[in-house]
Amino acid sequence: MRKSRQEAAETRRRIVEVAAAEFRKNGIATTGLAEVMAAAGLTHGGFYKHFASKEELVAEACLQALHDNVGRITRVIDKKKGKRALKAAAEDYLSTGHRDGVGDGCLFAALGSELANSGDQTRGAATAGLKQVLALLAASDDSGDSKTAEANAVVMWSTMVGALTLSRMVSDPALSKKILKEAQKHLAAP
Amino acid sequence: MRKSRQEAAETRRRIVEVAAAEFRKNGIATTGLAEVMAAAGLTHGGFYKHFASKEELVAEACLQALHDNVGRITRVIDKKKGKRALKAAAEDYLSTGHRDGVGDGCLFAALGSELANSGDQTRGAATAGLKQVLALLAASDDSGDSKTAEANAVVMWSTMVGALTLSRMVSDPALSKKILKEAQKHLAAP
DNA sequence: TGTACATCAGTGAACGCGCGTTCACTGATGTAC
DNA sequence: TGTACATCAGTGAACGCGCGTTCACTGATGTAC
Repeated sequence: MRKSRQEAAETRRRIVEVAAAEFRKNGIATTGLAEVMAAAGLTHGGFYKHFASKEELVAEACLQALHDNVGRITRVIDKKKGKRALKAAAEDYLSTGHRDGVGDGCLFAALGSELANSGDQTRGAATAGLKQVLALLAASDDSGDSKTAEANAVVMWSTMVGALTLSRMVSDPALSKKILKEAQKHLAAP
Repeated sequence: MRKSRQEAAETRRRIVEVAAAEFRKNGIATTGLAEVMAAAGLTHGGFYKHFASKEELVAEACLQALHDNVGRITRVIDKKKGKRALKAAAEDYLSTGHRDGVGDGCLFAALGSELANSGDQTRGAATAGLKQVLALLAASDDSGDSKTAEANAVVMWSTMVGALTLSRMVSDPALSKKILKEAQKHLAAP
């Protein structure tokens, strides 16, 4: 039954990847380890050959999600320059595709309230990830000095996270779409 | 052991009130019924004399929380007029007091991600509550026509919910405060 | 108004269930000679 | 290079525990006469 070291490492990587998606889709507390392991094509018993506890997996999965989030923003931003890059980032973030793709979407919007009650390691990872995102957005803002660029980034990101969270919460499809659209319009304006 | 109808109604009301606070503080999935009942000064066995299921309590507790949220905003707004009322609402919402008082604070910020995965009744209540809040904010916006007032309300509320959520998630106190302050400044500007 | 009976809010023990975690076991992989 | 042994990734059963829910019971309240 033993797998080679390379296979084991690949298994571990797959568990983290699958967990990052499942946690975002269903919430951390409501996602069982057996569910994660099954989604990775394994039985639950082997979990502790890779992780010391569920909490350790949570922290790693969040780190992974944040890494992917930063990657996505970077990719979108790098295609344009200055304000147009920020507009593109907002349009991608506030798309219906992102709203409906929680599993590989923004960690903050998917687990915002749950992260606030998480352990130190997870919250630390979230904080570091947020700083990265803010730095990315501020770097693309060439309209003023770096202090105001930072301030603008904080406000812009708050608006984006809030709008996406609300658009997912609401059961009225028209209102959901309106939230995304109005936030998009607002962030596209000077 | 039997209590009078009046006492029983009061007990039920207290359970909903306590649940509304506990759910916001600890999350819905992570809060047990025994915990809620104990906080209401009761044993868990009597729960089903008042509610058919946990889900029913969740829906009622959210309704209660939303009612209180709308009340708080109304109270703050009614002291001022127009843009100054909106500024006051944002200042109250984005205060450190609100950030640290999750238990009787905004339901959307406290349970945003969990509400998105909740049952129809709860999501319906959240949607109705959101519409009330947006109507309140739009009614205080006398700077343009009602269409743009509505649009402004959506964006303003998204920024507020996002900023509060992020400020609670972050483990760096300076960043947490900065998020609130920058969002406040932004919403106070024309 | 007083009495007899039905009701039912609240208690505390118990239920089945799924959770995170542990463990004995398997057998292919890695290591030592 | 080949052989013997140690390692350990993955399995599947089992653990204790807390959860939502049910239930028999109590005794004060409500109702009917």
